[in-house]
Amino acid sequence: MSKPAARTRLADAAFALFDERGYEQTTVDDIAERAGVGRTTFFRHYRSKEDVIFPDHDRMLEQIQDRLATSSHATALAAVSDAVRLVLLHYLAEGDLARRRYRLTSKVAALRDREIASVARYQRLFREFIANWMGDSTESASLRAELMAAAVVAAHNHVLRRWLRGESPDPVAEVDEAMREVLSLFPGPRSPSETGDGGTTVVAFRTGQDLDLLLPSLRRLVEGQTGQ
Amino acid sequence: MSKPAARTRLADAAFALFDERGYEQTTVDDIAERAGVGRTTFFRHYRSKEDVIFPDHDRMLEQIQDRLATSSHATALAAVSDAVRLVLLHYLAEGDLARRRYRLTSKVAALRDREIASVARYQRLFREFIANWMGDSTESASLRAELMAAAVVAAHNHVLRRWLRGESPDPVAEVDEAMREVLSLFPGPRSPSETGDGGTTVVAFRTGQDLDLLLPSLRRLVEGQTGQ
DNA sequence: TTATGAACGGTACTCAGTACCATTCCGGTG
DNA sequence: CACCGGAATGGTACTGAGTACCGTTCATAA
Repeated sequence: MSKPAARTRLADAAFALFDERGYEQTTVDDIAERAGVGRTTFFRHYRSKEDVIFPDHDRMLEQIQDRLATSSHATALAAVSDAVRLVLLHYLAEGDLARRRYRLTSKVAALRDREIASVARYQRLFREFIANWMGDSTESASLRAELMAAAVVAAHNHVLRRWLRGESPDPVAEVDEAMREVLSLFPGPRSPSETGDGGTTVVAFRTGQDLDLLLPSLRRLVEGQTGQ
Repeated sequence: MSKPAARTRLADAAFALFDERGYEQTTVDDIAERAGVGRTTFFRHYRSKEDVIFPDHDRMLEQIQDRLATSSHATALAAVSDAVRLVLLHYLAEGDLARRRYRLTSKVAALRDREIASVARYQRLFREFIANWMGDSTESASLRAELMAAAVVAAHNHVLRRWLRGESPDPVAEVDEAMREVLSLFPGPRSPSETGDGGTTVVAFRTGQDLDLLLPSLRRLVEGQTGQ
């Protein structure tokens, strides 16, 4: 008699039943029964019915936290981009499982909300990391941290969803490209080595944009992100 | 005997009990009892226990949808910024109620998740509106829509949270400023009226930034948002 | 007055999640 | 081998949210 750890059997049974009858139409009793274990055992392995579908978000969050804590990047945004890359890789490693979960979350509002809440925790982590990194506790720096975290997470979600829908043959390349896009939105401060005469660039262009709209961007380009 | 619509009494009773004993320690029976109505009546007025705290997110969402549908703005981002301003005003109109809710959501994970899920619905609405507006269904346009929606929502949340914590004396001015910041992140396309010779501007500046990082921004500035 | 429909209250049910207790299984120790 | 101790398991019973259904009350209009 093989005993694939009960935990595995529970997850298999759960996904199978969710596919057959739908999430709400499946009770925990059903899952336990099909897995051939008692109801109590189910709740020993998974804190809740939803947890069968999102088993390792907690572990992932810690992993990301560690990665950020030990990261050595030139900018906060680079560190966070690197960390969010880890999240994507985790999903990719799950392969088909991630896609089955996606199909479920697309249909069941409760699961979608749960997923969103998890992502929000990443975003919060990023925001705090960036704000902390910048040191600067002014209101505008804080807003900037918020915008950066939101952008990184949005870019990640964008690529992830594309992959989950089977629209992205190479999500890793896409996420890297998307992160470049994000980085380009937030011109960083000039590093000390760049403040010499060597780093000078002159650009001339023409635009119909309102000057008021353009000013903040230009100010940051010239003064660095602590400006304003 | 005054009968303030029962619904109001239920909400009052709920908030009072949540403050006294905490959210989880309060049952729906408790709320109904204090409001002087039956348990059934509670669920007639509010779909769930959480709903007492977030009574009109649904209505708000529709209101925003209407606003977007009938909006006449030069750019999608301007329309969305205007719409999200409505959300902020709604919170401000709630006054102290919004602050009590914030205190609750700060403590109770389930409520925080619920709030986050609501905000995500706004973001989704914005993303679809922007993507639709742009027409352009390329991958990079889609990513851009995602980033814009995320930025607008993040900026709104930032100002809202500041106000909820009592850190913002003039949130309306702050949200306008924050939206300008967001707009400045995403240089828009030049409108037809601006393509004439009259709108020409020449800017020269010096930067230590890597050229690769700068290029996408510049390209968009020159070619408009459909570029890439 | 009666008719009608909306709001209400009560009962009974399902199901998620918790608490507790008894049992079994398994490896180590005497 | 007999015994022990812990870990995994299963069962029972409970709380509380949410649903379904039914009978009653109450206001208003005819």
